[in-house]
Formats: sequence, C-alpha cells, structure tokens
Amino acid sequence: MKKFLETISGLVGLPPQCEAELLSIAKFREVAKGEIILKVNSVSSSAYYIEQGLTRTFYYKDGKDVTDWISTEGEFAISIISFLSNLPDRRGIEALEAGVLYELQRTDLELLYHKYHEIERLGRLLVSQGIIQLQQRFDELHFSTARERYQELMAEKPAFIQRVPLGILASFLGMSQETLSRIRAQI
Amino acid sequence: MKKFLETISGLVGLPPQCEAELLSIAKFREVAKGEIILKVNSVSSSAYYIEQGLTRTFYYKDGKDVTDWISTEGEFAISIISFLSNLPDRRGIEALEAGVLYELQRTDLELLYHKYHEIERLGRLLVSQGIIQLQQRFDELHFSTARERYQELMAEKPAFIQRVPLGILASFLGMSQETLSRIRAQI
DNA sequence: CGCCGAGTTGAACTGAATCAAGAAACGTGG
DNA sequence: CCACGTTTCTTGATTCAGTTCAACTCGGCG
Repeated sequence: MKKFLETISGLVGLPPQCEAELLSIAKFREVAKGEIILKVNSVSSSAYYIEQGLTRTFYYKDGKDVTDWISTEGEFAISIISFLSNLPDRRGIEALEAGVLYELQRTDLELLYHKYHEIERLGRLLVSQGIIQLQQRFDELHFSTARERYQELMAEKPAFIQRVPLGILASFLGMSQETLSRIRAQI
Repeated sequence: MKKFLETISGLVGLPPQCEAELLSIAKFREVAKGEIILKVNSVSSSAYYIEQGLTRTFYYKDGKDVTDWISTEGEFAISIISFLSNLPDRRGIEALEAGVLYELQRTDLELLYHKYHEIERLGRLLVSQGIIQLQQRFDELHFSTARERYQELMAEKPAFIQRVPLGILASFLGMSQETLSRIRAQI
C-alpha cells in the first residue's frame, strides 16, 4: 500500500477521513504470472493499481494477439474505454509477472467522487495524467520508425526490455517480433 | 453559446450560479480562415470550444507539417499536453475555416475547479471523454491499413472529407497525400 | 492569359511484414 | 540433475503496402 499512497499524495492532499475511505475501497489482490485480471470482451468495473508486478492490456485483432499497453509498479492497469464508459471492450488485462494489485471498483469510486470534492479532483488529475501518457505514446507510434520507437523505449522504460517477452514487446511497439529481434541485434 | 451549453449540460447538471460563472469565463472569439490560434512550441493557457468552424492541431516533425488532430463544432480544440501540464509543446492550433470559439483559460478554470465541486466533475468528465476519443483514434491508426483508416473516417466523420484539404487529411490519417488520392480514386 | 495552389497519376524504391527454418532457453517429470 | 518437449528468439529469403520523386491536370483569380 506504500506506493499507492505516494502516488495519490503526489497529486492531491487528502484530509485523513477522506484518505481512509479511499483506502478502504482499495481491495488487496495477489496475482500469479499469466493470470487474466480482466477478460477480453467484457465490461471492466475496476481499475487496478500495481503495487508490485507487471501487466499488459491486450486484445485480438483478426485472430492475432495485440498488446496495447504495458503497466508496472506505481501505475494503473486499466481498460480505459470500458472502465470509463461502462461498456464492453475487446481489451483484456493479463499479469506478466506475479504481483500485488489494489483493485478500485468504479461504483465505489463514484460514490467517493460525489462525497468528496478532493477525490473528484484526484480522479480528474489521474485521467489528465493518463491522457498525457496516451498522447505521448500516440506521437511515438505514429511518426517514428521501428528503430526510433525501440530506442525511445530504451530511454524511457529500460526495465520493459528486460522484463517483457520479445513478442509482446514487439506488438506493444507496433512491429513484428522478427523486426524487433533484428533491431536488437544491430544495437 | 448554444452548443456550448448543450455540451456541458449533457455531462453534468450545474446549479444556475455555477453555470453563470462558467459562462462568464468563456471568452467569445471569432477567427479567420488560416488564423493561428496557438503558436507552435508555446505554452497553451487555454482550451477552445468550437461553436462554429473547423480547426487542426499540428506540429513540425523533421521540417514536415504533421496534422495531429482535427476538431469541429461541439468539440474542443486543445493542445492536450501543454494545456494540462502547463509546459511548452510543439503542437500549434490553426483555424481551417472562419469560425466562432469560446476560449477557456486554465487559470480561470482552475479557480472554478476549486470553488465548485460540480465544475471539478465537469472537468473530470471532459478529460475522460477526451481520453476515450484519443484511445479510439490510437487503435485505428495503429492497427489498420491506409484504406481501412479512410473508410473508418468516412463512416465516423464524413464532413471532414468535404471540408478538410487533402494534404491535411492525409497527414491526419497517417499516410502520404498521394496514397490518400489513390485510395479515394478507387472508391 | 498565365500563374499558383491543390489534386492526380506514374515509376522506382524501401521499411517492415510474412513465410520458413533453426537455435537457444526454459521448466517439468522421471 | 538430466532428458525431452515446448516456448521464445534469431536468421534468411521473399513480398508488399506505402513513400518518395517527378511530371502532369485542373480550377480559380489577379
């Protein structure tokens, strides 16, 4: 729970009662390597804060497994569209490593949004942070070559290169596994 | 101001006093075709609601003009990263048609976020809506062919095809102008 | 009338995907 | 702790979608 508190208090200072209520809705959850945290094509009713571990958001496009996002300690694993719109989405979430999560259910969170202005603000700031990250990833994927994308990742998230299997990393970077293998060989 | 009110009240009901204050910070602004609303590489201190008209967010990548986003009536024109983080960004905003905007300054908005819980909620919901749209655009650009992307646009935003110059549309769709011209010829 | 920006068309080129085989690493049970 | 099968990664050959470069057409408009 340590990291979770740090992440929150980095964004907004919460009065003790309010913080306590927020913590009380965060459900501790341990996951095994390979465990499916959210099933593909379902409605996601929770966001998952990663205290320890590594997850990927993925879906199937024409039968092929596509990795959409990778999250690690201090970040959220979330199926954005489904969680925010309460509709099913093709994205699922899988644990790439054994780990520890805190699950925040949308319904619980929404009660707190209404009850506490500060939590509403926290929500706004978290989504704002999310949109900035997504915009940055969008920029990279859109207008860089395969090699540039890999080098960018090396600079920004070197841990991923060690911890994420090649095929998944390649899909996350928007290239085939073979291409990533060749790029890696040249560097 | 009609559309602006509709957009807001579609997301959250505001008490009269609160709504009045929000409207009071929205600055009316007319723009000419080709007018630069936000300069490239500057800090964006405002979001622009488009009451009437068409805008693009763009930047220069290796000397080439890249169109990042296109917004029209009922939507916001915004340099997301700069507006939310208060830092300079390469993105600028240009009016593609003469139009009418409402400018919302970050500083004004932040005062209202603090003063009214409802406006904080409105902010959260607007960013949530934005992140969903960005995620959807991301999906399309990432894992579809050039033709699929064009067809998707025809289905989602047919007006763009009429109103946006070919070169800008091509860049928005992540392809060269020549490719878009050829795709268009085949359909 | 002739220039200029916007769009089209053609031909050559290229980055990356796909298809196909192996090599290495991994873990599970004997 | 080794052997075997499975998954992960590498390497090579071929193909293809889309880019680039270049020339040409079309429709205003000063």
